[in-house]
Amino acid sequence: MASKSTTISDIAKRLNVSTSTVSRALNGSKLVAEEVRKRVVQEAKKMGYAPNPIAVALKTGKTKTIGMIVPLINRNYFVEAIAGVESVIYDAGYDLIIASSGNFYERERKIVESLAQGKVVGVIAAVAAETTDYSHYRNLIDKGVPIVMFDRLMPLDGMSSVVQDDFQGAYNATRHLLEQGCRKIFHYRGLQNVSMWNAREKGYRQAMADAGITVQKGWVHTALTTPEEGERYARKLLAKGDIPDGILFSGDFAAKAAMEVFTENGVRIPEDVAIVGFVNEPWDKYLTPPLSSIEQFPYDIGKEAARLMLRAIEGGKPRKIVLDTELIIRQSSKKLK
Amino acid sequence: MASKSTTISDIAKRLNVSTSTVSRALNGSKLVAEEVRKRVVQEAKKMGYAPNPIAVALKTGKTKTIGMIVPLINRNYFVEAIAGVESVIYDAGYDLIIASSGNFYERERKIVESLAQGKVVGVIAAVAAETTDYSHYRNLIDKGVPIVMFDRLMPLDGMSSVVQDDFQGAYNATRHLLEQGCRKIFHYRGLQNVSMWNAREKGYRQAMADAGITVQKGWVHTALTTPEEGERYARKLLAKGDIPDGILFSGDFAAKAAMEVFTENGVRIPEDVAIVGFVNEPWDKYLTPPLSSIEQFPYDIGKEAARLMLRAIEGGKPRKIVLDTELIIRQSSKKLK
DNA sequence: TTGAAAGCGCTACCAC
DNA sequence: GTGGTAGCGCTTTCAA
Repeated sequence: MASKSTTISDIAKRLNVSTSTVSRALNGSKLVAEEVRKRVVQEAKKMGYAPNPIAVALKTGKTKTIGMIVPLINRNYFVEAIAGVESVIYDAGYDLIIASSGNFYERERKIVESLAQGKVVGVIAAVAAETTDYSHYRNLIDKGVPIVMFDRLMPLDGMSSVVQDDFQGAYNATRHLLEQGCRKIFHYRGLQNVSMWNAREKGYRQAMADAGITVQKGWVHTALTTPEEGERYARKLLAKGDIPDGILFSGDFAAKAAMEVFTENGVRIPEDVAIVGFVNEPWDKYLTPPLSSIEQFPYDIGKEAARLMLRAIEGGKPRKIVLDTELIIRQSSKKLK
Repeated sequence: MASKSTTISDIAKRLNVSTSTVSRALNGSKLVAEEVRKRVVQEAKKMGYAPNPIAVALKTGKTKTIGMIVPLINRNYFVEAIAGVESVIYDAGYDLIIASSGNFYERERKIVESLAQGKVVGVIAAVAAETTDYSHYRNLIDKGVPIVMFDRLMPLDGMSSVVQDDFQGAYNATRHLLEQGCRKIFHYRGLQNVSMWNAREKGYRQAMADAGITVQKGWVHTALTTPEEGERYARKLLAKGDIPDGILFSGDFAAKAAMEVFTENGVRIPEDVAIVGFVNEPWDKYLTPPLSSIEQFPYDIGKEAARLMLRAIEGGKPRKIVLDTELIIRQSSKKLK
């Protein structure tokens, strides 16, 4: 057990050269005789040498590890984003340390602090919903650790970001509802302090305004986008007898729960109320009726985030990317045949 | 940018003590005067000192990082397992490096080799479907890096493992089908060289045998558990006019696809053929009809795996854990009212 | 109870 | 082109 691995000095001894020479040879430095280089490389291979990344990291101050922080690990959106990041950085020889904040500020802070201790060369993150104080991220930047934000932005300079175009997504979805003949369209937005809810509400309002419809008081509802809150919302509308002819939900979990309540109570979807969700969860297509939603291409977002990270590690300037979303139209919003 | 962080020697200088003393004080060694300890700790806090994990790792040969290898990152089962692992090791102060093999042997080998270079103190893994040569894992063990397998086992000694009880799961599911009155029950098993398919087939056969039913040639079908293969399977049965009254699928993706084909072709579920899947994917309940399946509690599996890992890192003996599954009965298999 | 010093494995500077 | 050596930040003998 615990057999020691070969080091450059093992190789150096065998070949009667210095460790410097071995190091240079292995790193493709020009300052080694071709003949020596060959012998070193060959011997290294023979001895099964592999560089110790820890030692390299300590010496150079740079690891080959990137950190990624997501609010929730078991949400399709984040899983896809992780997969996207992985697909890019893996080829570049990096590892991925993943941590989830559970949407808690305190946990996020601890994670960032832990990563800040030289463990990673960069951090890709979607901020926790709870977070309003960004100094932990600020510290990272000050330490020279580049950050790439995705999904949720932070009001902080000096970092790259890649997000879906929430405004455009909500705008298109609302337009679609209008085209289906809906006039009284409600919007269910997220509660937490996250930039995207605002962008979506703006998109909704803009589309309504462009259609010459005034969004009245009470048309926009603010709550967590959980199934529980979605259910409660539907019950509330039912109780008030105030059913709109269209609703744009800022999340599919809430939309799904509301749909169930409506159906149970004889409110037909989409005939009575057309519904569009957000995120395009994998199960949307299996709902009854299948739920229209806005696809955000999280895998692509992850890939772009990773590319920006690689770029930042190379010393590139921060950059902001906004990706288009796509409205997936299914039964739940199709009033017109 | 890139402000240097405080080191123990910074603290040592300020306090006019040696780095040894600082190190001891910070690590709670008994060999420091209480008064000195206090001053050191206080100064460390004041200077915002945080130990450099890289340096510690190089010195001690131990990181505070655990590696986790999954075949696919965007499968609910593995995502839940990851979440389970994370929930345990995080509290113990460990980080998680995650890598996915894509079910490819070559990629898995590279990942393991990369992790083997001292980056992690242990590896939690579910083997790639393609893998039949386990020497890369063998190397890890030889290096003293403990391994905990989950989901899929390896014919290798010296490692811990935690798996669901596939035999019992398949047995119960088959019993359930029998109780619904099914007699001609087919089994669709996975193709790849993975232990669990065998266990499931055995469970199926045992239940059939216990019911005094002979599993005839052609009743067990072997294929990848993908939607495409599931669809092809259903079409094949349809073409032969050989529809059984029950099918136990070893995966929900194949089951779902087959169900769609059956429904399109007028074969009623569960009246004509009762169907049970495996894994209990999150969307099972939304299918038409909702799909019965076997829940494997991947989150718990992840937690157990993490506990075994922590145990192994402490030098504990390897241990094998088998967790019960639970049959979730939905419409797709309910012939009896 | 404390300090000096070695050394984990590697890179890079300086000298030859 | 090559070797010697310092040192990254830390832990841990060994002496005092």
